[in-house]
Amino acid sequence: MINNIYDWKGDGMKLGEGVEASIHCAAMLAGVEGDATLSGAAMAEAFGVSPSYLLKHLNTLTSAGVLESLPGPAGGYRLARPAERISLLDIVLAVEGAQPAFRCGEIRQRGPVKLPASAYMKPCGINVAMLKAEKAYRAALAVEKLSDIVAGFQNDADPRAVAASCAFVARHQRLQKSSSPRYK
Amino acid sequence: MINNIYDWKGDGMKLGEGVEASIHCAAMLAGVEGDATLSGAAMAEAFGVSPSYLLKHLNTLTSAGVLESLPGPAGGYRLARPAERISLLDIVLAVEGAQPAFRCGEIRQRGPVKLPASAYMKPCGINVAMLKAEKAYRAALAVEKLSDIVAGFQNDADPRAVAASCAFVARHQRLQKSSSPRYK
DNA sequence: CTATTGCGGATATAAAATATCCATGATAAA
DNA sequence: TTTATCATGGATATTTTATATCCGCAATAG
Repeated sequence: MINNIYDWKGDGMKLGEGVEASIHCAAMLAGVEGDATLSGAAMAEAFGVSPSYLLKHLNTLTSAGVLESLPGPAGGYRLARPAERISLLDIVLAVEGAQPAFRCGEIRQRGPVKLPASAYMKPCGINVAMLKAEKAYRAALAVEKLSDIVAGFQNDADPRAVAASCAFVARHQRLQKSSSPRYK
Repeated sequence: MINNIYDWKGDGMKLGEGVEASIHCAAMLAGVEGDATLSGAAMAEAFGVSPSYLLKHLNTLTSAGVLESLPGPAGGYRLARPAERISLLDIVLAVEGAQPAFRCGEIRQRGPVKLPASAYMKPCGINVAMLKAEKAYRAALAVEKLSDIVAGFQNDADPRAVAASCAFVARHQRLQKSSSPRYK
């Protein structure tokens, strides 16, 4: 028995949980002072997620050029560039991959009727329409900067939550002795 | 060694293959005459997909009110309303589910520091931003009507492919004896 | 009555996401 | 120099999801 439209199907197009953790980590890293870092373990504790798995995503973000990493006892992660120049799209693409959600399997030419390949030079219209929609999705993510997320948090969130977050960063951030190479 | 941005990660946010088959089926059903139907087996053959699995999606589309189904030897599927009033969003939501791709796990309050629930009344800004982007995605899918897909196919696709598709529909469609209830 | 079709449930298989572990190299501090 | 801490990368296990198949049932045209 179907009660409402949400019973039609369970889930479907889903974004991995790593995206949520990654964005939260990036937002938290936007709050460290100067060239300080936060360890992956600290951030995993802050959000109650699996440390070893979060490290994978942080590693991916580093390879993608969103984060910077430093080894050693004072090591950890920090933003690779100012929060104003990091968009949610940068993070989502890094963690989830750049491939579109809709992958055209060209099933239009998988039928029993065999037509020469020349009959399918024009792209599938369904694929075009789906990619167009995804382009709109990515455009919307591209305008959302990490700095906006942080500003919104500091302005709108409960003061207790803001204070707790700042305290956590202040307690766990690791200042660098010599000013290691950092953006700008 | 990373050669290009596509090596960052394999895949991520993915749309099931059922979506592609479902849209193709709906587009094909837009081509039947009057109140005729196409059997699920015929459409599975047309696109070279698993019949039993496709039936599941067609069934879901029927429950969602996108398609209509008739049992019996002359039975099968047909559109539940004109192609002008069926959008790609209708199909995607029916097949993939209406839940958003980004599900906020509220990991902001899963940390070691326990704040009262009252500190998290305001929605998570990250969740808001992600849902906003998905809203843009759905809006773009909502304006893409099935009739546009069909028209684009007939106008732009190779004449041989159009002819083959029409021939397939003409050969497999099942006309109804008495005009069964159908949208006007 | 018979053959065909959609429907629904149960179940199996394949693939992907999630999570853990360990060896390694780099680095700061003692 | 030694030690402890941290990121890195590979290998692997676990869990979840998507995909696929099968069977009994109800409906219906001939």
